[in-house]
Amino acid sequence: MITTLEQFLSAWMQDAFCKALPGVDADWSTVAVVATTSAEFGDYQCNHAMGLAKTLKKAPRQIAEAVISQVSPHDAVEKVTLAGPGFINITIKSVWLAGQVTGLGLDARMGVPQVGQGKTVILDYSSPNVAKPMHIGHIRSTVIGNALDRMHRFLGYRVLSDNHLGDWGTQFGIMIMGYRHFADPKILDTEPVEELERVYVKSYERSKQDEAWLQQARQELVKLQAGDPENRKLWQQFVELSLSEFDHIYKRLDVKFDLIRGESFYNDRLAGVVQSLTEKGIVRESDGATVAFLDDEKLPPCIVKKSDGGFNYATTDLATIQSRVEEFHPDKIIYVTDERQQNHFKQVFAVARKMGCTTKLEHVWFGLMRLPEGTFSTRQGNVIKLEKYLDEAESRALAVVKETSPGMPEEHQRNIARAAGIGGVKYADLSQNPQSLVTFTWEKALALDGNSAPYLQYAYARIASVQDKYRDQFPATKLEDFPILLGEPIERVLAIMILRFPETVMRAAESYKPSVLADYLYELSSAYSTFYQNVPFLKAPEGLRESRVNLCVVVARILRQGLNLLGIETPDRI
RNA sequence: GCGCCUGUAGCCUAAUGGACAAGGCAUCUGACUUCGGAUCAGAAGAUUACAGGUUCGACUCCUGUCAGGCGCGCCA
Repeated sequence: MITTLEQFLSAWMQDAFCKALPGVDADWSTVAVVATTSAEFGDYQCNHAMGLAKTLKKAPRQIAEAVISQVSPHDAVEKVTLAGPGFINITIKSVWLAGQVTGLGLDARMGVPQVGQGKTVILDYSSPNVAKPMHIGHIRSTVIGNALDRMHRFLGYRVLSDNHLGDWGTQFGIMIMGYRHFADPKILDTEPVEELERVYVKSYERSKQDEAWLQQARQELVKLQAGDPENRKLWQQFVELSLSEFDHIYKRLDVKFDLIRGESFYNDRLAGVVQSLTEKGIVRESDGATVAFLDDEKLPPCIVKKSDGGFNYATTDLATIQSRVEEFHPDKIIYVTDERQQNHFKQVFAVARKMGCTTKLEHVWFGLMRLPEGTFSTRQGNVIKLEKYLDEAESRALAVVKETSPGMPEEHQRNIARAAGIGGVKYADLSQNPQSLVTFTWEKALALDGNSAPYLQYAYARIASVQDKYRDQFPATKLEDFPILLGEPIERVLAIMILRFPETVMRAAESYKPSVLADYLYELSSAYSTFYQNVPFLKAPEGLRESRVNLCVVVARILRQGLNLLGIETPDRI
């Protein structure tokens, strides 16, 4: 079993606590180390002694001292010191560190353990509505969900990514009416989803003024849901048109789903779910509707069957859980949606648990995106289409490429612009806490300098270039024959950061925060840039030269793997 | 009215209850005729919305206030 440096040091400290405080009844597994905030305090610190002071009625420094006296010697540890009110600071031996970095560089997984072996996770993300173009609001669920998807896979989980399309709502009655009366076949050919949205909006407005129109739309919906062949065919067409357009965007974003099952997929189960809820006494009638009242009084009651006999969103989600559990036996189902659905999922999860569902259900929500002047709304016409957003990102990146690499063939320029532009868009969403409210500005979303995707890609490309130059200049030397030496302070900083990769990936996945990984990769690139700019390597004497190039190679591998986990490309030239 | 979330330099963002709050943008200084300047070295910029409380220690936890966002039984 591979353990991370942090896990290893924590276990090592637990042992010392146990020995230093015999007879104390405590759960030593909570003893942990964390990376220090500053190099002057060593590499890792343990703060546990201070927390114990009160219960043990001893001075924290005294406890820490006792612990330090009980640590068992280890090759990895240079020294353990007491500082401040009771911090235990640990400094790692550089020789050991160098060996670990070499080993990690040779490991295909870069030290990341497969903690998810044998476990199945279903990731429900993106989930756009059929017959509406994807807009800028869809990017967060797609990008965050996909990063969680990639990280879980890398950690050894069996992941099933599922795009739970909104393909079965009440909007289809209005949709069908709009299509029949307003659709322009020519536009439908070139811009199908745009056209579908246009006729939907037109039909929707008509329905608000024209009672007969609305009645007719309801009729069409009933016919559709009863399996009327003609309406069914129309619906099928809407779904196919939308899917092919979504596909185009998913290709640009390099997002793939294992399953694309819309709400319609679970249609046959809805009545059964309500029946089973009724039999179990979880629901009762209220104002003509069938409703589950939940134990948590702060949660509104959950309607599973409307007074008109129809089912709704909650019913579908319950049926979806049921179906997924039966078919895939997941250990966990993770939903990635915006913050507005928090209550909805709390309700659904509560009802599912009452039904006996033991699968872990997680709702990962993120803050809404808005404009400086207010929210996006179709009515105000300020919605930014996703396609346009990606185009803009690529064209801004292309302008930078043309300026920095004017001699490069056009095709290469475009490839780099795509990697930097799309990478920049993803990084903008992944590098910050997903739960914060985001105010959209082009300038912010498409920044290409400072803490941005191109900064990380640039660091990677420079290493690729160093490797090429090294091979040209020293074609006969075998890099593998040379050990990594850690002489300069910045080399040591890099080495420690490299060893933190495994624990960072695990923390990012466990907390559902890709930003943890993005932050780490930025810090690694930043440390690398300092190294690159201030320490010679190709010009260094033999031995030192190989050591430094080897260090570069390990950094490059981590950047490549780490950015891949975020869904960001790493071109060799940028 | 009730519930959930957010509030950190001019702007954008970090910080599993730990050491002097960390970066980026913008501003100002510098970087060898250089292993790639989408970079690096440095300067300046903070009463962490406000008031209490818990703690050896609070941006972080609790209470209250203010400001903003979102949600509150048949939309998804």
